[in-house]
Amino acid sequence: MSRAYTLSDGNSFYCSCERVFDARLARTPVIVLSNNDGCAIARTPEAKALGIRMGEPFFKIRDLCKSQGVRVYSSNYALYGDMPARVNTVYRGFSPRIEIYSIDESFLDLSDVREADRVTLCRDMRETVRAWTGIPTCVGIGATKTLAKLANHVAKKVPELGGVCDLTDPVQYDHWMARIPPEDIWGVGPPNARKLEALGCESVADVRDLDTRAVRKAMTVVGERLVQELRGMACLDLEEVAPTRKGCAVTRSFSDRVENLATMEQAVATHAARLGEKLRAGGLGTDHVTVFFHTSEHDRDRPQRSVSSVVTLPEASNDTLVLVKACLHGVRKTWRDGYRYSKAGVVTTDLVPLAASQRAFPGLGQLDRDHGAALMGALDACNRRFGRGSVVPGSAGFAPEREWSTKFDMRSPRYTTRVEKVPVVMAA
DNA sequence: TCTGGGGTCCTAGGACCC
DNA sequence: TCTGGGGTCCTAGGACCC
Repeated sequence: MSRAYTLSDGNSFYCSCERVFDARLARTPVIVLSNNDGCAIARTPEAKALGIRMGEPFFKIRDLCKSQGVRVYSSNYALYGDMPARVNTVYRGFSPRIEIYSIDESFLDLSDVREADRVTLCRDMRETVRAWTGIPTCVGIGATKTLAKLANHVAKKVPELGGVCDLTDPVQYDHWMARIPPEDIWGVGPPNARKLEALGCESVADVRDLDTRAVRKAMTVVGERLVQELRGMACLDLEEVAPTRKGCAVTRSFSDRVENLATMEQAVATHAARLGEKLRAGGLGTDHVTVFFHTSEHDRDRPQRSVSSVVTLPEASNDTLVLVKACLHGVRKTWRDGYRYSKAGVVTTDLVPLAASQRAFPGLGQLDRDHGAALMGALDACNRRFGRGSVVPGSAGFAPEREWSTKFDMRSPRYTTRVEKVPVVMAA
């Protein structure tokens, strides 16, 4: 039996999450904005039809949205983080071999399903997800992950297919490979699209038929792998176990420019605290953290400044108090007055499992991990129960009144994670 | 006069993804 | 006025070592 992968994803996923809890949004154009209400990052077909592009800055389309009745939402990560778990639970019922690829996309291995039954199974899966979670999806089937991705792309673009496209069917494969442009291939961005064009490719079929040495020369091993995948030779495995993450970052733009040190300290301390939470959730630690902040290139005629500073810890840690102290040191060391800063963040790389990490010598910077872990456990438990930020360190950087913010002016309720926000349904 | 070669590690930058 | 955030992988080139 031949190998087969599927890729399922949620249509206009964030918008669909909003629609699940507000029936008035059906058939209405809806968009969801990025952090700080900056850009459109999810659009329903109705919004796309109005010409709203992916990543378009909101201030450029504000008037259009108003005149066309587009419903606009800030990102509601509590909601968007909760819905995929429900969707994946449904997928697992159809195949135990699953790779959760992104917040709204999962690969399944359907190699054990008879070829003739695959499309039927995928239609059933779509309908079940729709019925149980309210999220509309599309499914692509292919002999490799790259082909499954391509099939998913076709399923989304061609409504007549009913949301499922099967590129393991030779007729479908030949038909679509000749009609899809190279830039729609997973892994081909604008620079590589130009290279493929220069190599004479007008369709995915042309890319598939390239000489592997030529494509390797132009696009390195990445390109060669891609060509093999298009030919049906799998180079990418299903990653059922998510690899441990290698880096972690918390960065935010400010709703208003920041011009004084105390405010910057508040923002960076908050980011550092969040970084600690994320590291603890994975049992990971770091022995160095980078703090950065910079002005905005959109502030023309203003002096520009961009700094980043690496602060080394005596040993790996994920203790919020340790991280905050280190990050504040980084800020103070590099701060300069006279600039209007637009963004700040804390970044770590080279994460290690904390339990197995090298200790410092006692007295030479060794941290009290037991005490710290107990304190952080209590902190995390409080914040899980009462909401993020309910309990913060009393240290520098945490003032009673926040002097900086990120914009979320149009956020919907936390329907799925706050009892008081659960929708009430009346039946007569 | 003749002026090595091969390996590792690290970093910055590019490209891509959602 | 207003332009996101968080990841991964690959390569080239320099530093360093024996």
